[in-house]
Amino acid sequence: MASRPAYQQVAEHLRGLVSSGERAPGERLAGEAELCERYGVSRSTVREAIRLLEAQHLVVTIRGTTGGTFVAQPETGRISLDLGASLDVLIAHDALTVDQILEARRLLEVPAAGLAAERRSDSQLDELRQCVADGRDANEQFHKVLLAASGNPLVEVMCEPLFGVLRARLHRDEASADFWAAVDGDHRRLLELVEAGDVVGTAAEMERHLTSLADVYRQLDRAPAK
Amino acid sequence: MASRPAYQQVAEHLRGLVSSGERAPGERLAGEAELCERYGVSRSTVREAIRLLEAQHLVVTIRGTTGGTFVAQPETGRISLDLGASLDVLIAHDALTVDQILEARRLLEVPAAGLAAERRSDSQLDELRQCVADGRDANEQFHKVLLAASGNPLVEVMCEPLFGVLRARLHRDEASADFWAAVDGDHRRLLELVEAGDVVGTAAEMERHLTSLADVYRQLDRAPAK
DNA sequence: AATCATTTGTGCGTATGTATG
DNA sequence: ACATACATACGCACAAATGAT
Repeated sequence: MASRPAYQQVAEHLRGLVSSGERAPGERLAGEAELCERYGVSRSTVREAIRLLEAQHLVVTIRGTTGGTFVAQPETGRISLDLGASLDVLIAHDALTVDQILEARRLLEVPAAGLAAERRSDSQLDELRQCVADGRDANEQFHKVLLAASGNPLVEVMCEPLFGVLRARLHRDEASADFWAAVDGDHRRLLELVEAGDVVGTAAEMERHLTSLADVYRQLDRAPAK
Repeated sequence: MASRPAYQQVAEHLRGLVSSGERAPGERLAGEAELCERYGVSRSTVREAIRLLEAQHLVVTIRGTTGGTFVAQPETGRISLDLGASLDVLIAHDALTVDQILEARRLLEVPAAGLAAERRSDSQLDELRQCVADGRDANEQFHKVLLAASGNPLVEVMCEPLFGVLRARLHRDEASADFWAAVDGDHRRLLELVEAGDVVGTAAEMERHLTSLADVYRQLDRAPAK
């Protein structure tokens, strides 16, 4: 019999309690000592099981007299970070190219921009105007606000790691002043289209914008394809 | 002084070695004993650090004389499973709706179908024909093959968890025979368009297909919106 | 076939951090 | 300010598994 280690079995059981929602976010799990008795294992085993859940951001542990292990609040930002870390590994092993990342970004962001044109709130419109006013340093933020305005958190969760990977991989500082002027112009046009609620026009303009970005990004790639 | 626990610091350092590719997949890390000396901590600390990486599928540990901790092979399927688990948590806490999942699927799969029409290999075409011939049980497989034919692994990685969530959440058995006949017809039409290499037509047909699917899926939702 | 060396798995004791009286 | 209670963090010893000799 090749049964899995006890710490994995304990983790599996605890994972069920947390991910099913049976234990609400913020709720405290039993202390390590009590979990030892409940599962009939030592504290080492219980602790290693908790570490497995901690790595998946299902629980957080705090030490001290009011401490313990608590069910983590589900946050989309953490999911993006995890996904980004996974993509980093794929990139490091050349299982993923910059072109494929840029393409996936285009697939998601073009229709998302269209949705944003019809769903954006007034405050989101203000945020977009602020990003355009702030210029270069807020260009990524412009795209993030537009994604948020799409009203679909999944799109945000899936795009954010793509931004992260591109940010880490590209030498954006080496881009020319002309490039940044073009980006600024594109963003201003996008803003006007979103203000007008032009769904088709916004998507088309985003398509153009990302296509021209991709051309430059390919040249800024730290490890260009041969 | 509010420094993080030692096991997190050790894990952070080891994570850098693995996710940067400095340690190749399949390579063995130093044994627990050696890691203790290197970081000046006890085995408990080292082991808990390893558990953090194990939960993120960065390493696998094997016991015995030839055992040890090895850098895991990067696999896209694993990333999809992790992402799916994260989405399950969001769904369990009503931070995500079925409509939003269906929308995200449409955003990704419509343009991906267009790409597949121009990039599919002959063997992928055969797989699609086989799926259509197999009928109802292969309908999800049809979509997966089409995504693979898009040539972008990111699109596959991001769509697969959506399928998983929908599969778990919907009562597909309750769908009518008419529904399945319509799905079959849609797939046959998609196959013809892909065979013809009609990029725009394939995307448009996929748009129609997913839109009609969404209407039925909303009614099959286990927990309908109020 | 049996013994052994090496590795991870498990149990338990102690140290340290944290809030409270 | 200090003592104290209780939580997790850490360290060490032994058991079990696995492949080699």
